[in-house]
Amino acid sequence: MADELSKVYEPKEIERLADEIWLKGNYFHTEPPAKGGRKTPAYTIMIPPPNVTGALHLGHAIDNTLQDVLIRFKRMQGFNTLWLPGTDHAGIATQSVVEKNLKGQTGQTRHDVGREKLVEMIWDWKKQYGNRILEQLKRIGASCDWQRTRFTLDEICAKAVRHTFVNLFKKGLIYRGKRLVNWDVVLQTAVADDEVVHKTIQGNFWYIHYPLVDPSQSDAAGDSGFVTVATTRPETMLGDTAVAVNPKDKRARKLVGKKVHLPLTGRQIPIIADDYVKLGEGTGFLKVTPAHDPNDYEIGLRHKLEMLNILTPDGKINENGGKYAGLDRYEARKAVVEDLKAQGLLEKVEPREHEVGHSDRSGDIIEPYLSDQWFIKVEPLAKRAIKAVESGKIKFHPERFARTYLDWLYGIRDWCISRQLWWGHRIPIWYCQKCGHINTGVEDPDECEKCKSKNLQQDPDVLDTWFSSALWPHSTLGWPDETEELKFYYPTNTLVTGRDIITLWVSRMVMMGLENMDEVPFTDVFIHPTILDGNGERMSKSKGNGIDPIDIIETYGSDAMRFSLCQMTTESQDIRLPVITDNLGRNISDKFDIGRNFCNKLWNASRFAMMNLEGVDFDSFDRKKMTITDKWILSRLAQTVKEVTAMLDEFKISEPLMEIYRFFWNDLCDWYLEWIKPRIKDAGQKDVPQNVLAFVLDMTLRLLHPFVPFITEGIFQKLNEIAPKRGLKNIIEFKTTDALIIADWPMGSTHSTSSGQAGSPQANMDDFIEPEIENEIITVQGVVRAIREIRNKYTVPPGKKLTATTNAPAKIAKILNDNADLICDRAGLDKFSASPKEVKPQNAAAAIVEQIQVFVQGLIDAEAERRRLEKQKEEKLTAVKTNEAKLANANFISRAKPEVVEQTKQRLVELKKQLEAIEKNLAELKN
RNA sequence: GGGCGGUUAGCUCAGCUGGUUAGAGCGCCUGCCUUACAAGCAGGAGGCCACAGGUUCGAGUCCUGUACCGCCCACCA
Repeated sequence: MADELSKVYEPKEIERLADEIWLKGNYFHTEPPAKGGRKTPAYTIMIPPPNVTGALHLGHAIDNTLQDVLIRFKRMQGFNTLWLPGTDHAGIATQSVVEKNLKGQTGQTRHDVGREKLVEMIWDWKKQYGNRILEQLKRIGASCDWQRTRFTLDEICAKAVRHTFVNLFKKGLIYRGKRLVNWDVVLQTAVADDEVVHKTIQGNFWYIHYPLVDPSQSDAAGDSGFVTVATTRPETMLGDTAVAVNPKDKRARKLVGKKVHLPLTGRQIPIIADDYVKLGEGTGFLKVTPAHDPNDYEIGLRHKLEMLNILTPDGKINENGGKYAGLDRYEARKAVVEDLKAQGLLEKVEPREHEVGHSDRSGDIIEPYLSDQWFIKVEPLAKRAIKAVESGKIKFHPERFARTYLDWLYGIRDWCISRQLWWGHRIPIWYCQKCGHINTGVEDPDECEKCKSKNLQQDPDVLDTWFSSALWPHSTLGWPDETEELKFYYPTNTLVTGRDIITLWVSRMVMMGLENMDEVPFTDVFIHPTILDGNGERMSKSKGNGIDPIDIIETYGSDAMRFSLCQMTTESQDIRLPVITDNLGRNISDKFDIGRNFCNKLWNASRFAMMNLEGVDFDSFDRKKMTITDKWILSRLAQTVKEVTAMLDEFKISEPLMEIYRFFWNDLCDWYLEWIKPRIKDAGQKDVPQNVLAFVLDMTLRLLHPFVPFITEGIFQKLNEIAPKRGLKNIIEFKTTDALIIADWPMGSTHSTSSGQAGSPQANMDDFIEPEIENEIITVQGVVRAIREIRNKYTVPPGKKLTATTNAPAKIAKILNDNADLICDRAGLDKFSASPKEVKPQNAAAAIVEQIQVFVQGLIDAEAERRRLEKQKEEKLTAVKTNEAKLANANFISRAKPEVVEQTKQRLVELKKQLEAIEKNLAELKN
């Protein structure tokens, strides 16, 4: 790198440089103390493992940026920080992608290639694309311990899965049963309730007649000789095994116990009474299809009805469907309707909107389907998970999301964990082909534990992906082995994720963590907002409104993206990001301008510093030579450090960042840097401002590093070259580090054991805080602004020096006189003075700043002046009226807090004085 | 059907325990290429804080209701 920072901020160059430094120092890697790691407390985050074949999207970008902010913050605070990265095999998602691919390329299905071959193909796919997302994460600056990267199908995780399964099975918490499950006929597997999305679709309501077997007793049915049922899925009638009616229905008494002919099948089915059937709903008669409807299933159980399955796994009618066998379910629907019509049994068809479950993965309509599945009896696990949150052991941020978690756990139902897929953790169950015994074990058994037969067959199913995800916080650290890592890093500290997987994942990790480790997996759950497009819609590829974070990094830089994302991370639940298309056809958003502009400003302010820190001498610093501006900027810095640290500890992201932004831009750049320009160029005066500048910049870089790591690291490196020794002699001394990433946080750590170590700023920054000085500078700035406004209104050329006088109470006049040079410098004056006796000179423009009247001489444009004063008068008048009204209210005087009343009185006196002054000036104008 | 958010400047959002004249960034207007920065500097305009009630001396802030927008959960034929 050249000696001087390049004139233009180039994100790519600095990203490369910082990466190189971090890689060389291996700063992301960490070890537990027993293995030679740092003997400081642990701070651990487990990455929510992204889908192995996925690509980075903005959701990942924000999620991982926030994790990185926390990790870098804690690392600088001296914690032994582990951020463990990894990916999820995402069973159903990955397999369906590969299957789709196969179909597209060769037209084959998985059954054509067979299990072994398909799994091999998926592994190939995984090898090809598996680490893509991790590589992309590196570009956003994720400081993960890449040496500890895990994959949910790694042996270390697989071992944990087998142990968990076996333990739960032996405890009786895992069972197998024939149940009605959500069946995806495309992927031919069961899916969990939460993998089903309900969509409203336009369908029909078909009214069908079921003739009574004994028409002579049909008076209750209106002498019609039949009952009418209504359904949205007419083909399911092939599986009907009863017709139900509410026992309170008038028709029930006569009909219950009778039978009807089930059309098209030749079967006769009973009419039964069941409370589930609602009075006045539909026709009052409900066709009961226990094998293909969850409610009917319950009714079937209650009445011990036959469960007649009429579907094949791929969604065709099976042999139970008689002549319809072999037809696809929707072809069958048509045929059934046609046949019913032909037989005069179709009463009518009504269009009807209704909710239909669709597979989250294949998008196809889910069929309730009766099959053998494995389940976890979750209630006992859920109880502990509920307690963990209710007792405060685990905290949600923001708190309201605990509601989502608890509501779900309170209403939890058994979890179907088996999937009829080939990609995933195989269920560790072996059926003895000889005696039928069910064997389980963490290793493949050689023989049946009961009859010793060697003829065992493993269950063909795999486990739901969330089963292994649920173990993530402890399986990745080596459980069930008692590794040093597990001992030291578990329980982890913070889980950072979006609210969409609170139930799917967060709750299950808590249940499994408590079950296996007897300890919660993390203590804090940080839920961040979801990013939506400008219309408030979720971003997705199919809608074309998605933004690729890599495009943003290319366009604005990684730091700029991170800055903007952090800036948007407030406690709200959504972030709207209006999408625009650039001239390269990429989706971007000008919301990222703020980050880019900020980085550019930081870059240039640093350039200014570098240009003026040449030869800075730490030992030359003399605190007695500090001016008010030096003290002021240190006070502002200290205040910022304090607030930022506190807010980060509360999982606030936007607020602290904007606090630093204001400090850096508005205080440091707008005022301090300008004020020291003359001093810093003067050999006799430069020592103090140079040291203060180097110190303040250093601290600012530390504060900013978690948010914008690349640029701050790059500048820090340069600062190390030009000002190797930084601090304020005899006040604050510290050793600089080779890299900012491991530099100490300005306030040290909130954790006692890590404060006071070598290299720490050792700063009780609070000592710098001086409110009187801050007020003094605010007064000075106010006067400067008033004069600038006059200059603007009168379009005074920038170079032209003016003269100003002020009338102010003695105390304030003294402050102003003491700082006359600062005011002259920033307001473009050659002369400035203040006094309580000062009166407005002839031909002067006037302004009011609180208790101060400012007169700028030699300017007179009566009309312009009148307009300015009139506007000021208006403002004051409104304020006076408001305050007068308050004080005129007897209740205000008697009930408001005395100090508020006093404040209001004072305020009114001030305002009236100001108003008087303005009116006086106005009167003078008229003369 | 149940639960949870949101509604503040043209746009995207802050506004924590109620108390001076409601803030920021972008956009807009005026003037500046002032040797750190035009991705910038200085100044400015712009708001019955969704609506209706209520509590209070005082409400953007607390309570109730209404309207729209969004999310999550839910087995209704």
